[in-house]
Amino acid sequence: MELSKNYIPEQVENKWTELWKQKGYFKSVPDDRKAFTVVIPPPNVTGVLHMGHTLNETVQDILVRKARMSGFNACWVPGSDHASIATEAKVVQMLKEKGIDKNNLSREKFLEYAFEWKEKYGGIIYNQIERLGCSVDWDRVNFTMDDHYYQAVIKVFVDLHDKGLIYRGARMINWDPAAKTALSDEEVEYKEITGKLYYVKYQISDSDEYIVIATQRPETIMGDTAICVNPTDERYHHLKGKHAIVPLVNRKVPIIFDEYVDKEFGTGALKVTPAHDINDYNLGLKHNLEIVDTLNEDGTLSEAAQVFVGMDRFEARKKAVEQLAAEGLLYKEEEYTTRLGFSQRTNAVVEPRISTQWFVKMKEFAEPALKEVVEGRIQIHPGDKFLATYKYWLENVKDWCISRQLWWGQRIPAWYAPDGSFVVAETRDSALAKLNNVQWTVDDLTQDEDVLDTWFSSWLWPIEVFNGINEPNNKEISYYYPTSVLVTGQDIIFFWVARMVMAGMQYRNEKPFEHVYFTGMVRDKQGRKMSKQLGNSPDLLELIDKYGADAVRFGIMISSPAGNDLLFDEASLEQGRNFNNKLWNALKLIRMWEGKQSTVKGGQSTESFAVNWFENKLKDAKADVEGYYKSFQLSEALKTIYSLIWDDFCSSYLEWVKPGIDESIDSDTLKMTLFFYEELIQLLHPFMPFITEEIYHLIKPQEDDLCVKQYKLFDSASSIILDGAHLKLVISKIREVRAKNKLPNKEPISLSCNTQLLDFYTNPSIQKILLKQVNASRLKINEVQSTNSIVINVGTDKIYIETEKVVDSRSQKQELLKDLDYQKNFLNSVLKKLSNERFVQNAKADVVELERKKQADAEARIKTIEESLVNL
RNA sequence: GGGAGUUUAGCUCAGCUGGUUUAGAGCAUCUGCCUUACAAGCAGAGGGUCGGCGGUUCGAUCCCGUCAACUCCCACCA
Repeated sequence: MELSKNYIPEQVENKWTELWKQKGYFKSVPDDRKAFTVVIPPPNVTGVLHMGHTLNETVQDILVRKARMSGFNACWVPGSDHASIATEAKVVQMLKEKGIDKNNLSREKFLEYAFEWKEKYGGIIYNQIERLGCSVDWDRVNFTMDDHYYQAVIKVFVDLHDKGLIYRGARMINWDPAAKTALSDEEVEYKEITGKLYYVKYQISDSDEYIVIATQRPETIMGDTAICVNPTDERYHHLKGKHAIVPLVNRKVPIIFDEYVDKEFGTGALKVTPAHDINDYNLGLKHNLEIVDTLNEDGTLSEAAQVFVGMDRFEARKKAVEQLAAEGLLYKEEEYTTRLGFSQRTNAVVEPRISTQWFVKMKEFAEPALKEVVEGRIQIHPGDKFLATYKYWLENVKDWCISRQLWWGQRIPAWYAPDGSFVVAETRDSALAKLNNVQWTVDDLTQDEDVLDTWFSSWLWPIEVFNGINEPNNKEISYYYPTSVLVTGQDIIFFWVARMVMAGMQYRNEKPFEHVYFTGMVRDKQGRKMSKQLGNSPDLLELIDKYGADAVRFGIMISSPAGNDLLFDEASLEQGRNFNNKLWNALKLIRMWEGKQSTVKGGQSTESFAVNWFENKLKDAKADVEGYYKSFQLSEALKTIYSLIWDDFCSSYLEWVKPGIDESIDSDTLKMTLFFYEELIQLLHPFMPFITEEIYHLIKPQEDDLCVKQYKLFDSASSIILDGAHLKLVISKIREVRAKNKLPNKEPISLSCNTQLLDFYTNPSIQKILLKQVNASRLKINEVQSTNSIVINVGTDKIYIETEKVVDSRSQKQELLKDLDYQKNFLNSVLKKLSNERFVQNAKADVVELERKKQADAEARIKTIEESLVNL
């Protein structure tokens, strides 16, 4: 079969995706082998995969493929997350565009739309995962709203409630006025905003005096129920027992004293709005203040505000300022930067609000989750960079608000009786039984309207994908759990990672994973986060179409050390595509040789040096790569393989054994070359699965497929030191001399060197390589040093080159002087060390020995350079 | 206000127990090549007092301190 000039990925990728699937290679069932389990961080069904996912999935696939090739029963579970609030927001928006208002829909009808959405986008995501070459077990796909998963979440809720770990209560929570739902603390993102600080005059009751307070939110004035000052603040001592009049609504409120107030800030006087600020709420509790909730759920002002009713809070702010100014109560305003909370999903400004919600008591969960990590049973990579963050969060964790005023998600299994009492139970029937009241029927019960936070389902992921909540003793969960490694972004360490550990300890009494590998954030070239708004996130499928999946995987992996952010640059994908092409052309070259083999008659092949050298190179590299896998340094592993293939195999080895135009290659060398090539392909396969599988089958007819071919480690690392590096340097130096002196091709070259090197360079195997590599017609190698030769230093050896052509002595002299300068400086630094008595005394013997050798070498080099200069 | 991280060539980054490193790679740049696997290539070159200062050490890109710049996380100061 004729191979194309360049590698064309699309035909190859689709072919292997189908074949791998047909042969069921990625399906896993429990057996006698050790399991290597990975559960995918389920992407949200809100859209498509971005570059961050691409990085995560690629890392997982590399680990899974490597494990599969290393004798493990590899199991990678795919799936997606219903992403309650994010998806609901998208569906509401989609409906709006169709002219449908969510408020006019029944809950059931809305969920129908939501499931339609999920089918559409879940499909896109799964297709992207497949296109990327991910070796997931599609029979195991899970969705967090699947029936069994839904049941598991409900079961856990009821269980935790029964254990007293979930409670319902009125608390100050974060309210998202756009989505009209409560949020957890983690779902609020703080951003720095330049706003205004307004100084407002409150009249002291029965007096002409005013007290001035500073506020950023004048629209909350109507909810004020006190003024607070610090008890040690002498400016306000005389106001003890007095009252102030709240502007705009003329409410008479007490002036209270509390150390909480910072005397230095603003005027030292604080307006207290217990319904709309967490600090004020706490003050309110302490001083028994009235709570006036002036906000509706959509962020407009409520009847309780008395003024600006129905107006949005930001509009009301403007109006309040205007009116205060008109009434002469606005003392002054100044610029002020502060941090404002925004909803992670809707980007709306979050309002603190008192509301009745469901909470998980976190203290009990935190302790065991902390211990698993601190005591090293779960290992975080890279290093302990995230250990401190994890620890701090768990040690200071607050109760988790898990109820959301949404429809898309698992509905809270709380049932309310006509008398207002409620029970928590899995079904309406069991709820009725729990209520134990003969008067009521199931129809008298109403279910809680709210659904659960999406993370309240995600935290069960490593357990429930194996049905471990509903059937805690099933064969699968015992075999696959705990999973081997979790690969995820560091941004969800609290949302997900920590909570999975908590759930794992609670429901399996065992950690959910052995290793956590944190990838960094993928940013654009300017270092900005990839986001839809900026439009700087490239489309994954377009990139795959353009460069091929292997090149995308290569590009994203080559510069992504664990835990560090990576700046995405298409240039690295280009590098990956070029690498594909390099591999492809190596195949073409080797296949060309197959037609013209010869056998070696007695003795050794002239290619034995190249073969032995590369064999050792390969062994060393393979051992290095193995080490990098163990320490999760995947980009280092890839770099090692890349360089081994490009620099050592293609640029050196293949060139060295390449037969001349009319020559043939001996069959032993060809056999070894094919063996090496296959080894390289296998080493690379976890990173670039498609092209390697394709090449594997083009090398020769195979009985198996590469993706399941078992990885062999060489018995021992290299034992013989073969100085290929020396040879490469000599070649490079001669080429340099040729380039600088403009020596024509085929110019005969003579080399002189010392006796020890003579053996090496007169070896026919080496000579053959040299001759070919420096493109000379003749090569003379002798021990005699010509007085008119060019000196080149190769490591500690010196080699003299002579040609028939006259060489420009002036440029040569400059080169020599430059080198002399370098050598003298080098010698000085070495002598400085050696003349230091304490160095000689304290340093290890071999280090001192090395310095002495450096000295001798430098001195010898200086001598020869000086001689050459004299001769010029 | 606390905590963490980063700072090495024009750009992106390696350099994981301090001495074979007066520091490596990829990309970019320059020079020469359409050499019969590959111009998505080949050959060669230039480019860095390893953020500043101080300390520990015989010896520091590496360990410690400090300063500076950038990034991120956490925290209820109106």
